[in-house]
Amino acid sequence: MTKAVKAAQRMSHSERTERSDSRMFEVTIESIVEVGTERTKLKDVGERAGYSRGLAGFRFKSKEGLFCYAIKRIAEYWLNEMTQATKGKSGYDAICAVTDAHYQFCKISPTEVRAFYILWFESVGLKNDVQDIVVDIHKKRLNDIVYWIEKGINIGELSKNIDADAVAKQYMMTISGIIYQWLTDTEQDSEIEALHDNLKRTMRLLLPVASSSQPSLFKAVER
Amino acid sequence: MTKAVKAAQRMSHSERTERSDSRMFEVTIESIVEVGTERTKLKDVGERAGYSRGLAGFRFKSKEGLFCYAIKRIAEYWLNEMTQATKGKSGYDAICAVTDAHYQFCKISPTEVRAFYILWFESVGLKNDVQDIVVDIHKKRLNDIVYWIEKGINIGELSKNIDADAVAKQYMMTISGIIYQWLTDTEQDSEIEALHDNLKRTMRLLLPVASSSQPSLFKAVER
DNA sequence: ATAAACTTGCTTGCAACAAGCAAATAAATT
DNA sequence: AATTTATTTGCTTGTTGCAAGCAAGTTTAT
Repeated sequence: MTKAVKAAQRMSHSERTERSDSRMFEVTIESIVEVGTERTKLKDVGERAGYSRGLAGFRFKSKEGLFCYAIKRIAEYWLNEMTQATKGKSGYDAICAVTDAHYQFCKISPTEVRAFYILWFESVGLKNDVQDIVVDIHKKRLNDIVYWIEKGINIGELSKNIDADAVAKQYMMTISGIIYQWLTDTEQDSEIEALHDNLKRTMRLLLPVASSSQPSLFKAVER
Repeated sequence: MTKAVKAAQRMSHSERTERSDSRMFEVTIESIVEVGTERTKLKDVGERAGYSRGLAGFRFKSKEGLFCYAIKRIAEYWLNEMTQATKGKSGYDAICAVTDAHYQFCKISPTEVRAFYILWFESVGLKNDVQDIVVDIHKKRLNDIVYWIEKGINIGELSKNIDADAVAKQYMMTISGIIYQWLTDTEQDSEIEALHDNLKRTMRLLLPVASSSQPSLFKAVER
């Protein structure tokens, strides 16, 4: 406790909260990855961040509130990364760029990504605010992908036969599948790169170029 | 309370436990689907099943124990369904059969399937027995699919270029992706059929027949 | 009669709430 | 302009309620 408090001796209010927020965020994602959400205690988050047992609860209202904050914070960071990586791109290029960025994110910030997707998967069974946030993020990510594919079709890069919505869904499914592998296959960091590469390869199959006579995957299914 | 107890007036010990087990199982999966695992209380499970507040805890040792029982029970049921559906089949046929069976399972027993996959997804962040069971089930399901594909290759139905392991993983990923859609997209029962159909179509692409000169998805990636 | 199924009382641990203290900022007074 | 006074904000500590877990007791089968 003493260390954080001493260091925070001469700070503005906003600086203080920013500091405690960041510390508690770090502790939270570490704890989620180490022991899971259930065994992550508000008390421990506060104390391990260098504050009192009560701060995490006070600041974030509830455990749920803490997790909402964490997931939003990571999602925001990812949004920036993704926006940069895909700036000005479309079609298959954009898909590859976002896939590479996703892999880099996993590689560089594994704790953030692991915690994010643990909260993500878990939210399915939790009928609460976390689920709402996750569903919202999911929809946005899906929309982005649909947008890139449709743009690729519109500028004449990709075949008109492509069902952008179906392919985008397939992409999202595979991403979550890859992450599931990563989260459960204990410490096989090597494989996740191959899985991302495979995803790009699959997307190449699902996104035939405009001139090609290759059969599109989904044209037989009306939507 | 009275109703169940009265009805159970003259039963053998094994019949009694079987009855209470089944009642509590039903209540559990309903509760998981309705309010999620977190808000599913041992007390409510016991009482809503027609017994005392303590029975669920007594019988299953803990909440975790209850969930382990539930997931095992559903997995066992599914194993039977699947075994029947794929009996004597291999290759693409087996994949289609298991996919159809999976869709039927979703359609006929939505509560069981929903609860099962809620526990499945949630187990990712829960570092406990449930995760171990789920990972085990996952591995078995994956092995089955690999076996069918390899059998299809061995009998000369499917191309030798196919990476059975990679395709099987892709299959599993997509299944979990489909279920994720189903669990979050509130009450869109119609779409799940189309998604299963799409999965079969995708698998047809990933599983070229032996004579075909179609490029295999994964032959470029060494494993 | 004795073992198994089930219930009830009690303990523990954690989240949630509320009241209080200390540090930071704004306003007032000299 | 410097110093005091007021008020807001960050954080801590005491208390309460609820659910899981445990153990001893009661009922039901063999």
